[in-house]
Amino acid sequence: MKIEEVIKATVPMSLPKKIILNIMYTQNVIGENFNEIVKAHDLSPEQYNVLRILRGQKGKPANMCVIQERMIAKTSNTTRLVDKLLLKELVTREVCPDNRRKMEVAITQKGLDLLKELDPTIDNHENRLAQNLTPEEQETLNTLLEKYRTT
Amino acid sequence: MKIEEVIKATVPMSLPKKIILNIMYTQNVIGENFNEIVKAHDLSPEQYNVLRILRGQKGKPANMCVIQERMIAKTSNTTRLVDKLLLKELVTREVCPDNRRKMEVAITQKGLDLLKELDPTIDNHENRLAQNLTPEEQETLNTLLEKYRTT
DNA sequence: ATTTTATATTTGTATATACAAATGTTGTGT
DNA sequence: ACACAACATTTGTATATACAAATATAAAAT
Repeated sequence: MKIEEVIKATVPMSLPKKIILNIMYTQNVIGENFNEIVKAHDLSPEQYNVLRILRGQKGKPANMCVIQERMIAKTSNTTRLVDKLLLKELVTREVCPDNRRKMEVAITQKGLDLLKELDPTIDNHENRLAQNLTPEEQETLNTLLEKYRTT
Repeated sequence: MKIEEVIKATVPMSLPKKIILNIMYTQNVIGENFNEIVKAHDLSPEQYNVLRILRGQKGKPANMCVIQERMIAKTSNTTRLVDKLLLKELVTREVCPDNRRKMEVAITQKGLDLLKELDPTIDNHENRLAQNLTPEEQETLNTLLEKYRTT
C-alpha cells in the first residue's frame, strides 16, 4: 500500500516528504507487531531491548551508559527500565567496585531463558516482513537507509 | 554509519534484523529533528500532524475518525490532541449538525499562519535528509519500504 | 588538601501514550 | 414504539517518555 493511501493524502507530496512518512509509518507497523510479541511475556519493547543488549555482553556486565548508547531510542530512561527488569528478576544490578559511580547490570539465567523462549517468535516476525523483498532488495533497503541518514 | 556501529553490536545480525533496527533508528533520527522544529513553536509532533491533516481538508472540516485514520500513529488520542489545539486557538470544534455523534474540527486562520511559518523549516528538514540520495535512490527507497510492509 | 569540573546515575515532574470502559447518538429488527 | 446493536467520541487510569534538576563519586586544577 502506497503511503499516500495509508494517510489518505488529498494533496500531492514531494518525494522527500513521502520518504519520511513512509519510514515513520513502517516503523509503526513494525512496532505494533513487536509490541504484541513482547507484551505476551510481560515486557515492553524497551525492556526487551535492554535484555537483548545484556545478552550481547556474553556474561560481562554492562553499566548504565553502555546500555544507553546501545539502545535505539537514545532518550529512554535506563534507570527505570532496569528497575522493572530487576523486579522480575531478569537482571542483577550492583555497584561497580572499581568506580562507585557506575552500576554493573547483568542478565540472569531467568532473563536468558526468557529471551531464548522469545527468539523464534522475534526471528519469525523479522523474517516475515523481510520476505516481501528479495535478498538483493533487502541489501539495497539496508544500504539506502544508512546512506539516507548520513549527516 | 552502519546500524551495527550505531548500536555497537557485539554479535553478527541477520539482514532482516538489521533492516528492522535500521528503520527504527532512522525513524528516531528523523523524529528528533522534527521534534525540535515543532517544539520551537510549542507544538508536539502529533499536534503538528493534526494541523497538517486539517489543512489538507482545504476548508472542509474533518471529524475525529477522519483525523484518526490519516494519522501515522494510529493509536494517538485524537480527542486530547484536539483539546490542546483548541486551547491555542489553532482549530475549532463543533458538533456536526447532520449527526450529533460526530464533531467537526477545522483549522483556524491562526493555525494556517502557523503552518505557513513552519513550512520552510519542515521542507528543509525533509530535503536535507533526502539529499544524501540521488532522485533514483529516493524512488527506490520509497518503493522498497512500501513493498517491505506489504502484508 | 581543597575547590572546581566532569562523569554516572537517579529522581521529580509534567506530558504523552495505550487501552479499557463509559457516554451519548443513530440505525435496525421485531 | 421499543429493545438492541453499531458507531463516534470522550474519559479514566496506569504506564511510559522527555527533560531538568539533584545526588554521588572521581578526576583535574590550584
